[in-house]
Amino acid sequence: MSITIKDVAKKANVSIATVSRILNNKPGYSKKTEEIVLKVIEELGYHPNSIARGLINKRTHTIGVLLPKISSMLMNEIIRGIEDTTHQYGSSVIVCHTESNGQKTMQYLQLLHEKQVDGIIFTSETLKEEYYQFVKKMNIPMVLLSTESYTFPVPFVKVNDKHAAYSATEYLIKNGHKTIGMISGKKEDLVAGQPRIDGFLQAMKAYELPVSDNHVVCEDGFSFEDGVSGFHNLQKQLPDMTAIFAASDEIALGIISTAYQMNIRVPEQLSVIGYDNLTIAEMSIPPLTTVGQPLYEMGEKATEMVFEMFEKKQTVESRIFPHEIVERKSVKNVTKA
Amino acid sequence: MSITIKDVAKKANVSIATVSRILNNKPGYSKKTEEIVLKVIEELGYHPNSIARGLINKRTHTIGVLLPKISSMLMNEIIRGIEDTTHQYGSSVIVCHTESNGQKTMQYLQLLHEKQVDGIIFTSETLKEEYYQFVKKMNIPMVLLSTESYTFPVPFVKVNDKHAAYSATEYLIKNGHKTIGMISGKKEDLVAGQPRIDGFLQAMKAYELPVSDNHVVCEDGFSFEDGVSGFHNLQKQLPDMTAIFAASDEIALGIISTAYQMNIRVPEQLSVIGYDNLTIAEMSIPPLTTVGQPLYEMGEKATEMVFEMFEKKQTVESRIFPHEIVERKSVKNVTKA
DNA sequence: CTGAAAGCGCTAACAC
DNA sequence: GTGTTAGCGCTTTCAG
Repeated sequence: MSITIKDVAKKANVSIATVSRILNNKPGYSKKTEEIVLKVIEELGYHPNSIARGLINKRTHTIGVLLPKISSMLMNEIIRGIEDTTHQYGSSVIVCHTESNGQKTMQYLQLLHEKQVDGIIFTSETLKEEYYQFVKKMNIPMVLLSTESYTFPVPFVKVNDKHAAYSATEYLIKNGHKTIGMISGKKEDLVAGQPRIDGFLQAMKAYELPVSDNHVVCEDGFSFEDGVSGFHNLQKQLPDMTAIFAASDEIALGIISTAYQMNIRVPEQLSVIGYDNLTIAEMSIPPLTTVGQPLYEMGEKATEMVFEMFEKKQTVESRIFPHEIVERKSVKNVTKA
Repeated sequence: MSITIKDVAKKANVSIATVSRILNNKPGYSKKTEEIVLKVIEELGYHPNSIARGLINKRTHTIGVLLPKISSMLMNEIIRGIEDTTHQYGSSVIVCHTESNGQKTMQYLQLLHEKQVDGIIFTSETLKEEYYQFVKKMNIPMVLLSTESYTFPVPFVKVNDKHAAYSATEYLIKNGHKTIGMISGKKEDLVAGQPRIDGFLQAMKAYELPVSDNHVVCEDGFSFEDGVSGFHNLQKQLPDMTAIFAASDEIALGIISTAYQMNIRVPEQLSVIGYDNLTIAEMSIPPLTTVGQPLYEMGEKATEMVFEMFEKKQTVESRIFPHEIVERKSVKNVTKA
């Protein structure tokens, strides 16, 4: 069928071992034979078969990335960071979007095992016991990205969500707001749910501002629609608020869009701060002030960690990345000068 | 190291051939041995090694997808369609984003060859001769997605861009607009550039509306920023226009955002129609009327085509998908009743 | 029904 | 420096 190392060996009048050596830069051949072989390779258009290689080396130069919903715009930057870096390591990535479905996730894990991937990046979702045990048996490195596990010893890279939420709230407070509401996504979300609420609450208390259950409303998720319904709910509970902290940019856009329809002007009458710093944050009207995470870099680092663990056969430390407040136009300063 | 078919065979007191047969449902074993073997597999937690399989079968159950920029939100839906479908076929996808860089693309092609992928989906970019020749030598199926080639016989799936642009323009015209401008992306883009301009021009002529060079401005790309600068340019050339056809949703958002800053109200004073129907189209203010493509389905179909070609060892026909006008709120009807 | 053995394309001892 | 050979984990003849 396809042309193999044997064909090259034959045509170059050397053994396949020699060809292999030249291909892999292992010592044991003369400059002259190298030239000949290289020429033959060129002529024949030979390309090594990495499947055969993988079988021997126990290394496939492939990693698997599990994502909940690829549609979430958040994932774009993360994947880019992962893919670029993986490519620099001479490897490639198999993407698996699990839709946050346990069964599907296990299927993918199975697949990745059979494909003998060198490592796994597990993204933005809770690491269930079942998953952990499976990967542990696979005996390959795994790192958590934009999520973390409190029960299993798996290194992660993420931002400190509670801290970031604190900063966002504090930003609102420092801009003079006193009655501040929050629209959260799914409360049960161990990473993006409660921690962000806690950060919000803590900031309010630190600045001795009133908070009650009425100040935060939890929706089903972090989408535009959740922002729409969340805003309606929050308005009933906290009609005199002047600012809202949204647990995601999509929620923030839902708020802005709904406010617009209700003739509430942002930021003149209502300030909004988001979370994520998606591309759309700068395309909204007004451009959205939000909490930014270095997503690309985080993807990059997670990838590096996987490869490092693969090489060293041991775990590495987790990384907490810094967040930042990206100031745009959706928050008004209301301090009385 | 890991547990292999041999271990299973030994523990079950059968030959590896028998285990293999059971694993692959090939005739030649009794119900009884099957039971035993299955039980041993369970106990040992055995998983077949698809690398070894691929070496023999010349089939890796992996396809490669080449994308220009994964960041473009357009890609999300497409990838989802591809990945979901690929998974249903029991295969997985390796994503490669080429950044539209020829050298990088060749590198990836090389990689995909070495990894012995079963097929390739080439997305949203011009298929250069070099690429075509390489894949031809690889002798695996390839299909073009959201692009097409006029010079090489590669099946494609896309929308008719010229036709879609015609529809969009016609929609504006039927809503009573007469002075209509267009902001195009890179004119040289063989797929999303000139064809859309042609569609625009043709519609204007069909309805006997005036058009000149002043009516269309070409930017460097299809981004938000291109929309911003494009709008400024177009305004100078065609100050009395009442509607704009934008060659992408991002361009449309750039227009809307700039118009907002200039106190031009959309759609009251200026109507805008986009192209792509991205998620953000419904999150903008006002929600964007745009040309929709069934991206998910297109990804799905392209994938099916690759597998069909792989099975049948022959090419398949191309598919033109229907587009639609997604009516939202950014176009105003200005017909005098 | 079942096993022995060859071999997929390549690497890694081990000889010469 | 270079060739020979034994596998990597699996499928697939071919005997029995």
